[in-house]
Amino acid sequence: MPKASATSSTAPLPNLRSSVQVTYWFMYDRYSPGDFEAKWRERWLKADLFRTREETGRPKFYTLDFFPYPSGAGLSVGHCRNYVPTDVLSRMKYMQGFNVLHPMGFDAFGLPAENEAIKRKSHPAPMIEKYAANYKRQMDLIGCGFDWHRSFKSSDPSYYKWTQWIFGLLYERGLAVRKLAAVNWDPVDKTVLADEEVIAGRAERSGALVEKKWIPQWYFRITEYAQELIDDLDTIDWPEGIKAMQRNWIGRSEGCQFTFRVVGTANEARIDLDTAIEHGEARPQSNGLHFDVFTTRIDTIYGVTFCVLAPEHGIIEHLPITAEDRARIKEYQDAAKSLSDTDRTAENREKTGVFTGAYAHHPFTGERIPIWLADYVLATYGTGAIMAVPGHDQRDFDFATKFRIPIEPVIIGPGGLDEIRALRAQGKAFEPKDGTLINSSHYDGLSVLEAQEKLGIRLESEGIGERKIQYKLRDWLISRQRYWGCPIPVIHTKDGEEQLVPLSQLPVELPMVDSYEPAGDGSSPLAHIDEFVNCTDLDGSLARRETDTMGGFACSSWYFLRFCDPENFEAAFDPEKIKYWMPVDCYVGGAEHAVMHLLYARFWTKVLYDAGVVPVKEPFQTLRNQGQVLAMSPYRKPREGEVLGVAEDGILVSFEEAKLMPEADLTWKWVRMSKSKGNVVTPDEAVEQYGADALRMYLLFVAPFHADVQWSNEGMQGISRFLGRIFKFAGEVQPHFAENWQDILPFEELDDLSKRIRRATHQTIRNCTKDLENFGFNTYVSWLMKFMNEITECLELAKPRIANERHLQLAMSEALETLILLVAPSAPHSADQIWEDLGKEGFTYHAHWPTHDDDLAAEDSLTIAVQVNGKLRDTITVPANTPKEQIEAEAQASVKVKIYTDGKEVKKVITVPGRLVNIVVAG
RNA sequence: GCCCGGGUGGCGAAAUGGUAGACGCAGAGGACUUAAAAUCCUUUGGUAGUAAUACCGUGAGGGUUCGAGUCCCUCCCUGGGCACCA
Repeated sequence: MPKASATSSTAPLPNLRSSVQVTYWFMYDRYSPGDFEAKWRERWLKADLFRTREETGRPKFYTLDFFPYPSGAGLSVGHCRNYVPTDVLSRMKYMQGFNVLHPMGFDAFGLPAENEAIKRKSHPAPMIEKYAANYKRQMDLIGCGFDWHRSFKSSDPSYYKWTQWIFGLLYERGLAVRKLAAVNWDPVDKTVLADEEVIAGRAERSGALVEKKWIPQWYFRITEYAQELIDDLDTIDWPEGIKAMQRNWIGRSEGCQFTFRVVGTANEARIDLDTAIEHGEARPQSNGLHFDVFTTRIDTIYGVTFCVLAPEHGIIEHLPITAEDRARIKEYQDAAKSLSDTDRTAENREKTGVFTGAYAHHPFTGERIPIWLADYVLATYGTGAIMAVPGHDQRDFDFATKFRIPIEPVIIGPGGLDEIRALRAQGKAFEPKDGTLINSSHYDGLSVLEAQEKLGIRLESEGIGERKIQYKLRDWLISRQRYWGCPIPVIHTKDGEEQLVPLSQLPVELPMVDSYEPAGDGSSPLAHIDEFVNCTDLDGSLARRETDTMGGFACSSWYFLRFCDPENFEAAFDPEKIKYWMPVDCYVGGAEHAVMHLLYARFWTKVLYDAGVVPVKEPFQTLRNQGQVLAMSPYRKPREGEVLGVAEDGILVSFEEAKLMPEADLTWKWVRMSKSKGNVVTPDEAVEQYGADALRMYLLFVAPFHADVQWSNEGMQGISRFLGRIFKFAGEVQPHFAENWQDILPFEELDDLSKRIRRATHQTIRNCTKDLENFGFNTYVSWLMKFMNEITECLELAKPRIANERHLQLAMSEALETLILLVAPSAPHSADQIWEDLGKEGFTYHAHWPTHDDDLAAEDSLTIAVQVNGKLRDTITVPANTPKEQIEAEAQASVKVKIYTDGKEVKKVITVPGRLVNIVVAG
């Protein structure tokens, strides 16, 4: 760390009014943040600078960062790319006169902490405590102004008491229910695994083949809110990409659901329904078995040549089929059972399936349609059964091709049947969004849309089915068979009834234990702990406590509400405080939470709104996503016998392993920083070398906010140099600094240089403010740099006269003070240091954000581009208020322009005010 | 396969349909210094030219326009997300 030649803390205060000295008392010979940054952080802490204020007369501004999970690897520069911009924005908003709420807490529950605790045989709570404390230290180190009075961890009983209360609220509204679900089961460890712990169908730890096990699980019925969750996206200011992802995730589709009746055995006679109806006959009876299908393409119903049931479909065991068929089916079902969802849904996988031996009755043609089983149809989506139209659906096409099932085209496009044949030769189905129906009885010739309309009506009028809206969205599985989570506040009475634990008995606290060994039957480690499990029900009878805990997404679905009133022991929050602070004005985090967290938080807010507990339907008015910070990680080629996962082309190795391997065997890839990748760069080192302010500004400047960054420390040097120049500039202006420049600067009497200084000042205020408000952090920094370049040049020009010329002193004082305040949000330590060195009282945080004057910012001359036929040929400079006609005349008079226009007919002249003149000539 | 982003100098990038490359990094040359560091100044898209200047240039190809990095169509490459979702 370079040493400063002098520092303000040791130098005596000069007499500001009389000092015109050659050596500047607070000028460093190089930028030396180590000498003052820590001092300012202590002062901010002592002054309780960032405590949230709720003063009347100031509008509110609520800035929020995604709730971080405190990892043992520490805060990475990737996190900083989230927190620094929001800190900058919060600081500016405060200076602009807002009451700012900018809190920080920790999403402490979760799998990594529990697994680490098991490995180390120590409780996760103190471990998380330590990690969170380190995060806080690092956030303080980079100068983030969080209000730590409002901080909490989701694992604090005082917090999760209310998470449990909200669970109860959902339960009472019928939105928390228990139903059977398949979980990943490790038969060796006898434990339930998270998806993340299953690698290519095997348990990450034990290596055992993962099985499916059906156990009762708690769900939140988010599907009840599917439509609202789509509709209200229109009311919020989020990136369109994120909105689109949510819409797709919820996946509304309009279509028809209708019934296929199962028609006995292969010998049963064909019945033509169309004929039957024409003769006024009732629909023929079947054996009473039926199943429903959903389709968005009812227009293709005449192209149905088979049906497919998911292997788990409930009707299968009742099908009227032979024992032989049943044996084949059983075999296929078993095979499907052993497959993980990943395997079953793998790309380009060859279709598998088995014919059941049973047939369904086509509701319109009366034809017998063979019923197949195939695992590409999932029991969990829709009705678990489909009508297959191999002519117009690629998956059905692949299946039909493999099993030699007829493929019938029922829609043609402009290319007619030839187009379809050509595609078929390439193994492709014709999947048109629009077209004309053929082979479809009296619907032939209709367009897709017309047919959908008519066929939908027909289904309904004949009582076969209905038009229906279907969503892809599934209910939210909340149960975890894990220790380190928020306990679900339910007890099971000896009669098998569920009872909600009343508020008076909340929180249901996690017991402190030493062992988290799995229970062996798929239930949580909590099931081992008698004093937790044994309890009494509301009548005082012996009962058993629910031992599942909630997944972490529950805890992060309402923390933004708690921040509004974190110390409330009587309630989750005071509605008045929520009314004041909500919604969050600016929510910032990575795009990786586009769907899950952001959808769940919206869902809880809507439920709380419907319960009359919060006054907003949407929690986050504005959302912005910062780009990822990438770092290098080493990958090696797979060894013999090793299988790579889908879309992987190498195997991650640790940095230690990589050192021992020849470079040729390694591939270095830019990947997201994470503990598991071992490539986390913490801010500590950068702060040590360049200081917190330089790191902050570099993070803002390095790339546009939303863009990914490949991390390197190069470039921080440039920011460090820039901050040094500000100090130097301030040191040179300081002897001429006029505290009262605002009152007495005579605008009209300015000379050209003073005008130039003031113009640059006011343009910079305008540009910086606008860019900060629009998340243009990188251009905000470049405006500051440009301003610095301009006023440094002005200062050089002013040097011979500034000691004697008042207007120059005043203009330069305004420029300096403005510079400090504009820099303050991003480089607060440096700004406060210079502020103090100038003899100013207090902190820049308490100063007012500068506002600009349009008249002062206006240029008095303009550079106009002159084009001939759209090609730049000259530029001319004219006074700002030159009339259009005169600009055009001057443009045409230009010698350079005449070369291209002489002797040619001017067809028209296009003038863009303040920008350019384009002369269009013939030939 | 589907969905959402990106492709601009050696590098990070800027640019309400209006002078492409602002601002910075890195490089080159210079000043200061015994020297180095630091700092400051000059310079840097490509090609041709001593120069003025000309031509070419924003992944490729078309289109709209007086004018396209920006809008439209087709394609290529690339990052991220996903539940083969009917």
